[in-house]
Amino acid sequence: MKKSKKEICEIAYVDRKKVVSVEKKMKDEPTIQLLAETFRALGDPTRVKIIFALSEEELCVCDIANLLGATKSAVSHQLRVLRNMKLVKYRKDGKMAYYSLDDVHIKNLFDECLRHVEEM
Amino acid sequence: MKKSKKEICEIAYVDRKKVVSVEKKMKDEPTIQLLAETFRALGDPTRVKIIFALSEEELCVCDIANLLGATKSAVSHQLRVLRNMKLVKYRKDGKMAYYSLDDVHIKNLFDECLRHVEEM
DNA sequence: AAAACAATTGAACATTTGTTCATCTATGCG
DNA sequence: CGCATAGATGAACAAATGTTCAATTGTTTT
Repeated sequence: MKKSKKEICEIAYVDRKKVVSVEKKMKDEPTIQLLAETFRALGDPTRVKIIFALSEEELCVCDIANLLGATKSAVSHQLRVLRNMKLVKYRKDGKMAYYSLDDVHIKNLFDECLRHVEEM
Repeated sequence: MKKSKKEICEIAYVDRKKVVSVEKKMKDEPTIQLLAETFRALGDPTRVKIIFALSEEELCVCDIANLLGATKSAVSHQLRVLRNMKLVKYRKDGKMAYYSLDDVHIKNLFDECLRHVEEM
């Protein structure tokens, strides 16, 4: 062991100051988990299509299913994932459920990702 | 079959005009796939931490591993996922590889998601 | 040249995920 | 009422995912 290198878990620090500095700023574990869960909720082609569709129109489960060529059951399952992460909201009208994006961040998030993808 | 309802795949359209309208605007399949893959790449706690860390400092694999308390192998695998989606880039300096965020969209994307999560 | 080290990679394994199928609730209509 | 429809949900199964372990590449140092 010598100089600024120090063994921990069999791995040596290369720049300990930078590591400690980032460590201090690191978000807490629950926030990290929520971020990961939110991104994961968006990380499926079916759900991406749903998000895009809802950014254009408020739609019922039935019409989303038609749009995607998927079953109502599959769509309902996916909507629950999106609902859990507060990415979409819905209003009930009789036996219908009309879904839309939960807030403006979702569209921004989606558009920013689209910009990144289009530059690839 | 009657009025505006039409049976396709055993599902009826509720508002055919809205569905057709969204259908026209829908992004093509490759774009949808890229969007989903990009979000999925961000959808893991370890990778979220890596992205956050790299938004603060340029770091080598070793220091990232220390920061996260993970093995270099695990980090290297995750970095490949992020690299594949052009979320991070790296420069080689001798036997070290220094990673950083690929472009400004990544930080924006991350911050926008953080704002959403903090409002939950 | 040999040893040490940063990083990458492939195989293997347990865990998670998305869809299908069947079932269930609740609302609307004849 | 009786039945069809919109939607939600649980179980089940195949497919994808993240980590560990072992081995490899390429660079630096002695």
